[in-house]
Amino acid sequence: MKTYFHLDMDAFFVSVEELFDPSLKGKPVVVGGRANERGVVSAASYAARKFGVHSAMPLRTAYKLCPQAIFVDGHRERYIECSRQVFAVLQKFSPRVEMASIDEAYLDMTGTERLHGPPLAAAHALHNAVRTATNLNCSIGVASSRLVAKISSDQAKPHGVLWIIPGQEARFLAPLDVRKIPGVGKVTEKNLNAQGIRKVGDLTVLDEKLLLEQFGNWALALAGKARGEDAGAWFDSEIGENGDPKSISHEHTFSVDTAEIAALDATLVRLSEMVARRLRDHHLYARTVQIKLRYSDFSTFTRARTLDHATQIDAELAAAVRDLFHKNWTGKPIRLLGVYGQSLEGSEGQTNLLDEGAIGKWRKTLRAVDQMREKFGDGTVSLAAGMKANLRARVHDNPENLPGKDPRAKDPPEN
DNA sequence: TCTGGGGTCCTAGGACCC
DNA sequence: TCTGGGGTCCTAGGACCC
Repeated sequence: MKTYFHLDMDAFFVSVEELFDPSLKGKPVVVGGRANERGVVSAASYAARKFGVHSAMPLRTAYKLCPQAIFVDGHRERYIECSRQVFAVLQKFSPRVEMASIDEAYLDMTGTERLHGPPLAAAHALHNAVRTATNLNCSIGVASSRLVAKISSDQAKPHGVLWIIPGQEARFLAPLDVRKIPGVGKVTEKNLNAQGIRKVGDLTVLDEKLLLEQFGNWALALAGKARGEDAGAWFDSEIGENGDPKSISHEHTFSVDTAEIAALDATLVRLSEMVARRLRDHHLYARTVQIKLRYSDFSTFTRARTLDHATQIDAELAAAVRDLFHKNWTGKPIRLLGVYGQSLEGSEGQTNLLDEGAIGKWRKTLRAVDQMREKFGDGTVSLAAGMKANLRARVHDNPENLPGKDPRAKDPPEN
């Protein structure tokens, strides 16, 4: 019998912002941007949630529901730092810890009883330890599977601990809305409801074949669980280190839709640079390059190309990206552009059609560029067209933030 | 309701190969 | 030519999560 914990931070982004500005405490707070910006709510305080505000909701809608709310920008660095502190605490409780995202983690607590006591006692100790170390609250679900632990941490919110005693999984799950199951979103919920399935328990009465055909493996496994069977496979994968990323991407939504070629081109180059930069940080190379276009009516298209060799070089990525863009753009105003690196590999592979001398020069240049960015900040160094996007974006977002006289731009090496 | 940005995983069709 | 079946790669789209 296994014992898993799922730990989930309570209103994480909001709580971190409160650490930096205690005056926010208890007030309706919305993290994600200003009330009149294009964007969505990243997190809402419990006080704001009372007005119907929730994450993923457009900021403008949140403002209509709760005009007195305090709207603040997110600070990713702060959340990453707090997440690290939480992780450090978790490691003291089990060697098998996996951060599932910035604010949640799974712990395999199997066989730790001698050290930490029975599951519920250990969970409370962890609860307190996180609070003491970070001044942040969390909720913890304890169960014999990761899936049930995750669902129970959600039921424990806020600031609670909930243990589903082995054997009681079915009784716990049966009365819950199917939407509570991770992986069941709006669409699947609607499809399930259309079949008369509203509660997890309703899944148990359905024919297995139909379940598998219409909803896939997860539904079959869940029906097993909801019947009290210890169906494992899909949600009980081992807890281990999160491996290398499968894709690296950046996208940008313009504050005003644009059909200006110079602005679009510059943005594509800047996004390509950001992707290439992070590929180098991870020592990865992308074999497939993808772009995303979104027009004013929100219609969205992706176009991908697989290269003859994997790359982490700005210019190679940008060349493919711009080509893809100009072959597919209708000419209508654009709302969003995205650049993706996928099919990531540890090296560029065998074939490389560019001559070694030119590649070597690029490498040297990029190393220097990365070092400068490290030193002076990401906005300071950009190659050619990317520069214009940086300037444009800064001027647009904050007119006072005009670039200095010495932007330290680097010219690419000549071929 | 006028809808971000970072991801993962799945499906499905066509090309291509044996 | 009326035409098999499996495996793999590639592309596009979509559901979902935080």
